[in-house]
Parts: sequence; structure tokens; C-alpha cells
Amino acid sequence: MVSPTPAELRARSPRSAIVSASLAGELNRARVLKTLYAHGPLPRPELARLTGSTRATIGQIVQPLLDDGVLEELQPLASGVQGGKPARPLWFSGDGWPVGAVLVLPRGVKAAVVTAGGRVSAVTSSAFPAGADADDVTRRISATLRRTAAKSGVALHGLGIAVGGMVDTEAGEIIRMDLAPVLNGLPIGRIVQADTQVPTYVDLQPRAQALGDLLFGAGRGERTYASVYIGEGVGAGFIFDGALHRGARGAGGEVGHVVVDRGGPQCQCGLRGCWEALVNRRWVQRAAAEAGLPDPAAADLAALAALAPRDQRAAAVLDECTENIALGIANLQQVLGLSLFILHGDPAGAGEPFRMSVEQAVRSRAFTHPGGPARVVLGTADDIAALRGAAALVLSQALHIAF
Amino acid sequence: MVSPTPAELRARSPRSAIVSASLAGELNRARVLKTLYAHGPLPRPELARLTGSTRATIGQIVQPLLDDGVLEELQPLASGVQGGKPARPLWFSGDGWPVGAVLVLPRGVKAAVVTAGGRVSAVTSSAFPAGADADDVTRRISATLRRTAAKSGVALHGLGIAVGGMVDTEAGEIIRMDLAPVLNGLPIGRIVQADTQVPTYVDLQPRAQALGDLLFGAGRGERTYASVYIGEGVGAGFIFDGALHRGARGAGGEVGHVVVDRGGPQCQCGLRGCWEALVNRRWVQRAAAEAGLPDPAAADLAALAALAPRDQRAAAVLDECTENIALGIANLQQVLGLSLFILHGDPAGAGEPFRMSVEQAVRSRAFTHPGGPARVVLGTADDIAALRGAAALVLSQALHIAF
DNA sequence: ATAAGTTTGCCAGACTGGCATACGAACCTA
DNA sequence: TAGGTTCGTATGCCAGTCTGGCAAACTTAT
Repeated sequence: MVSPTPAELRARSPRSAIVSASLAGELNRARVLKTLYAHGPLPRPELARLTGSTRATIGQIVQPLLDDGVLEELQPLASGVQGGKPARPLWFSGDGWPVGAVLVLPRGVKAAVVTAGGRVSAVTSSAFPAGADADDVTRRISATLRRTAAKSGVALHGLGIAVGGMVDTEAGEIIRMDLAPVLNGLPIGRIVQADTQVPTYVDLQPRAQALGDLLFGAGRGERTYASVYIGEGVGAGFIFDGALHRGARGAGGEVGHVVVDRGGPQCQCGLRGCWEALVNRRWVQRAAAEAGLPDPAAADLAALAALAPRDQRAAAVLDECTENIALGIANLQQVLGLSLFILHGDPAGAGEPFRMSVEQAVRSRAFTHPGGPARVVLGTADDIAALRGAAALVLSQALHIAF
Repeated sequence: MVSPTPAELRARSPRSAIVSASLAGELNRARVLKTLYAHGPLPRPELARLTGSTRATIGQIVQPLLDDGVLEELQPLASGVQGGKPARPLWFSGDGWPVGAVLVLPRGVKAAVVTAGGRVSAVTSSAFPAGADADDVTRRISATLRRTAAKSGVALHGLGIAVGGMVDTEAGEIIRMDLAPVLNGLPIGRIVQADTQVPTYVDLQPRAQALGDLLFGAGRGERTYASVYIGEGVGAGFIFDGALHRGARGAGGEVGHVVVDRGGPQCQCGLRGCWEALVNRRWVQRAAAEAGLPDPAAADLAALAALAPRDQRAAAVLDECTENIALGIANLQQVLGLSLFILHGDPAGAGEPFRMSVEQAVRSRAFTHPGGPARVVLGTADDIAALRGAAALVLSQALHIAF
């Protein structure tokens, strides 16, 4: 949002504008960079093959990027058995195109500098003081950003802000953050952009995460998938055909409040039977307490998974979690025909056996189709991937990766 | 599917290929045609404005289309108050680009010829004989196509087949059609293409309908929406950012089997608490019977809506239907942040009061967001729109409307 | 060591298609 | 009839990709 808004960028995409030679050049540069993200370092001939172009054209496209220090040539590869000049793979240069990444969570803010190649540095975090008002929070965010910028000492090309709540991506505002109502209505994009004077993009955290997966994570090389976050709250970001799906002004992604049990218990959002109520951390804790497990207030999926092999009660709770999570994911699979689901947050810490049982449960709930069974993979439980996701908000817009 | 498969066409899109001058030309031609579909007949200057291009460029793009008889110039418009040369709007010529449209439903087949401008002619239909096997059905479909082609007497540029069941869009096969299991596994695309020797595309009927809405219906000029079909079965097609969303090989769109009432009654699909079970025609009939309404076997939403003003029991059943339909639509709204839902099938015949109450119910279930409240509009209950949808399968691929 | 073959990376020219500009045609009002 | 406005098109320019060719760097075979 804010600097060129997504709507403005859309106007420059081939979907809505006539493609002139110069726009074609821009699109092709984006195409090359996207191919690099999807496959990792690649030499020119391979880029030509993957994009259906020629070595000469690829050379022409990447030369300015090399000159500008966005890309660099890695060590030459060994020649093949038939000989030939060794190819030099291209990749994002170590300090090329640094952008700022900000994570705004209910309890605090985390910031870092991320390069186009995905290197994370200068991580800084700060908790919001108890009872803070909007001004306190704003000041805290600004201070954290300044600390981050000072630590890294480089000029940032943009700022991506991932917010754990409902956002307006055009205006760059936080609409609603149930776990930290003090942030409701905060025009964080405008404030930060005025403060830092660099293009700033605000989006939902799971959506940023999905973009992060596309560039740096389990979504590399995938065309269509969903990144699902499960923690205190629940959310999802969708990549359709290589591009991030944003609903109108960033609506959507509220998979937590999909009704899967109409007539079920009242959710804090006002609806009945929301999926979130069956899978969030609070549910896990209550189920752990009811099952008589030790220290239920500290229970989460990782703890349950660790306990399950030697505690039948933990195994039973974990099984129920598995079914609940699979229920919502299978719904998405039925509707959208996705082939991949990347789970972030608490499930990411629960290990391979848990992943497998979720995958099994999803498959047994969705129809068989030649499109193939759903795959479920685990993302990361730490915040590094989320920070990369926030950075991906900038990279994807600035480099036109997703159009 | 089949002729150039969707995958092959994707390879020619700017999403995955380098944009050369000639590909740019193709894309721009598509852009112009898409703009015409979105806005109706437009003169060159207006096309230039809407595409961000110039009159000269638009003239260059449309000239070959005029020469080939795809487009034609309509009567000149009256000049504005300031005078000036009258502009001549462009539109698809009356008999330009005829394609075949086929609707394969559980009980029979319907075919027609549809021009690029949306004119439907030579409608032919044929019921499957009771107890027919796959060969009978295949013969019946081929015969219907021959009758249609003979009636119209023009050479078709392609064939679109909309199927009321699960399909494999790459292979052009019917995977599963619960209400007519005899069709399960039928490679209808291959058969018809061999028979007719024109490029053939097979897709899910609600998805074809969504494309039909984009070119000829309530989706014109909209960027993102869902077309939902509710009848004996339930399905949906999604337009995201002006392009049809197909899951892997045409999976997805099975919104009927989203679980909204886990622990609810068993659905014929094997799951419990599917949305379909709460909104399909059978539910309406059973509810009508339980409410003691006359002739419950003939009850549908249109009949209930007609009866509701003078029969409290009918009104009560209709209200419950409204809530059930809104439940599933609100789920889609929460997940995808769509701004528009087009209802086809039985709801389309139930009139404006019904539409309004569904819209109200959806709005009260989804969160408020600057993206705006969901709009619900009614499509059509007849098969003309579905036939146009089948034709749109061909048009969208051949003219690269959605890429 | 030399030769032949292979692959990489780049240069020069051809080609394509959009863009800026200009101009005639068709219409208005005064 | 003159002056203004808008439409549609012809002309030359320009940016970018594509084709063909060539030197450099590496292999294996003689």
C-alpha cells in the first residue's frame, strides 16, 4: 500500500494495461527474478530454457541487474562431461536490495533488514508496555525501526509491515486486531512511511507469510497453494497461479471465522461454530486441562506431540486437534482445488508424525481427483520466516514478482 | 482442454513466458477484447482511455479484427455538444466467431451455437434414455452436436462443454457425476474433438457459468467474484482478478461438500454436515413436506417465494433456506474477501425479495471491512446463460481473455 | 601438445509492435 | 463561411526481443 498502491501497480500489469516494449521489458525482468526465486541460483542458459527465451535475451535482461548490484555471478560450475565453457550461476548479491521487514503482533513489534536474497539481519524486537495507548504503540514501532536501521546502516528500498489482524491494504491501515484492540484503526502505513520516507506496504501476516514462502520457503516453484497460520488466532494467505490473492482492499484470509459447526459454541467474533475456536491455542489448552494433562496453560501442539508417545491422554487430544485442523483445510481443498498447504505457527513445531497425520486426515476428507491429493508441509514456528514474508511484500511489488 | 491444454496456454502467458513483441501484440489484442466484453460496444477513443493507450495504437490493434470479421463498426454515435467527428463504436459482428456450446447434465444434453457477441442460436436438446450406458450417452451427445451444427450451417471455431459434475480439465474427462454415474470416467473431450475436429474444452458447469458471467452476464466489469450454482447439486466458479481460477487439473469448486455442520447428518459423499445437504433442492422439498405445504415434491425456491407472502409456513421454510445459503456464501466471503456473488440455478428464480434477504444475511455474517459489504445478485434460472458459459470456455482460451 | 567438439556469453543487425506527432475528415456553433 | 472539436489514420521513432555469428573456456581424443 501507500507508495504505489496495489491498485496502481495493477494498472501497470498486463492484465489491465497495453503492453508496450518498455512494459514488456519490466515484465520480463520480473519473470527472470521470479524464476530465480523459484529455482535458486541459475546460469543464463538455464534461465533461457525455463523462460522459453534465448541466452542473448537473458544476458541483455540481467546485465543491468548485475551492474546495479541486485544480482551477482557465483563461482563457475564444473563443465559437463562433454566439456564447454563453465556456466556462472546468477543469484541475488549478498547485500543487494535491502528492505525493512516489520512484524506487528498483539504483544509487540519485531523488525529486521532482509536482502533480496533472503538474508535476515539486524533483528530487533520490542514489547508493547501493558496498558499502552495508540500513541505509545506508534512511538514504540518507530523507535524499533530506527534501532533496526541504525544497526544495519544501509539505505532501505522499502518497508513491509505484516500485521496479525485485519488490514486495509490500499490505505495501509490496521482495521481490527482482536488481541490488541488498541491498534484498531491505526493508519500504520501512512505513519511509518512519513517517518521513514520509503515506500511502505501493509498486509495481513499470513498473506505476507504466503509470499515469503513463495520467494524463500516451501512455496518455491509451486504455482498454487495456501499458507495457513495457526496460533492464538488463525489466518491464511493464498497464492493462485504464482500471484498473491488479495480480496477487495485486503479483505479475506479470515479462515478462522469460517463456520464449520453451525449451532456450535459462540465465538468471540459473534458467529457460532468458527473453525478458529476448534484449533487455536486456547482450545488446545482447554482440551489439555480437561484431559488432566500436567501444566495445561503451557500446552501447545509441540508439547502435545512430545508427550503423545508416552501419554495416551496427550495422544487423544492431539488426534482431536489433527481432525479439527484437517476439517478446515479439507474445506479449502474442496473449494479451491489446492495442491499444497503450508502450516505455520504452532503446527510447525509439532514435527513430522503430526504433519503426516494431518495430511492423511485431509486426504481422507477431500475427494480424489487427478489433480492429485493434497500435500501438507510444515513451515516454521519462529519469526524469521514471517520477517521474510514482510520483506516479500516489498520485493514482490517493487520487482513486480507477482502481477 | 485437449487442443492446446490450459497448461500449454499458460506457457504462452506473460506469467511464465518472456514477452516478445509478437506476444505483446497477442496480449494487447486480448486486452482490447476483454475491455469490450466488460463495457459493451466502445469507440476507439474510449478503448484507448480504458486501456491507457492511444487512439493510434487501438486502431492498429482492431484493424485486423475488423478485416477478419470478428469485430464490426456500429452506427456512429451522435457528436457531443462541442461537435467533432462522430465516433463509431466497435462490437463483435453479428455472425462473428461462432463456437459450439454443450451442456452435459445428469438427465440429458443441450447444445447451441454462440457467437463471440453472445448471440445464441440453433439450440437443441436431448434427454438420455432411461438405463442408458456410456455408449448410448456418447452417441446421444454426438447426434445432438450434429443436429446443432446442421441447423446453424456455420463452421465452428471451437467447442465448450460444461459438465454438471467433477471434471479433469487437462484430459477433458468427466471424473464423477453423482446424479448420473454412467458418465463417470467418460473422456468426453477426446471423443467430441475426434468427432468434430475442432478444439474442445471441458470444464465444470459453475466454472463455465462464471466465465459466461464475465463475458455476458452480471460479472461484466467486475474483477473478482464467485458464481454459485444451487440446484439438485451445488457448485461454484471463481473469477480472481479477471481470470478464472482452476484448481489443479480443474479440481475445486466443490463448495457443496464444504463441511458447515460437523457432526451433522451424513451426506451421500461420505462426509458429515456438507453445505449442499442444507441448500439443495431435496432439502427444500423435505422442508416443504415437513412444514405441511401442498405438493412438496414440486417445491423449489421459486415456488416458496411465490407462496411466502400468503403462507407463513412457506415464509418460514424460505427464511431457513436463506440462512443456510447465506452461511456458505459468508464462509466464502470470509476466506476470499470477494465483493460479489452471482447466484444461478434455483435462487435465480426466487425474485428480488429473496435476493435481498440473502444479501442481508450474508452481510450480517461477514466482518465489516473497507473492501465493502458483499453484494449478492441473481443470475438466470434458464440454460441460455449456461450455454453462453460453455461458449465462454472457448472464447476465453482462443481470444486469451483470461490469462 | 595439438586438434576437434561443446558450451557459454556477447555483439550486431533484423524484426515487431507500441508511441508521439501530425493531418485530413466529419461534425458542431456562431 | 469560419473557427473549434473530435475521430481515425499515416509516418517516423524507439524499446525490446530474436536470429545468427564469433571468441573464450572447457572437455576428450589423437
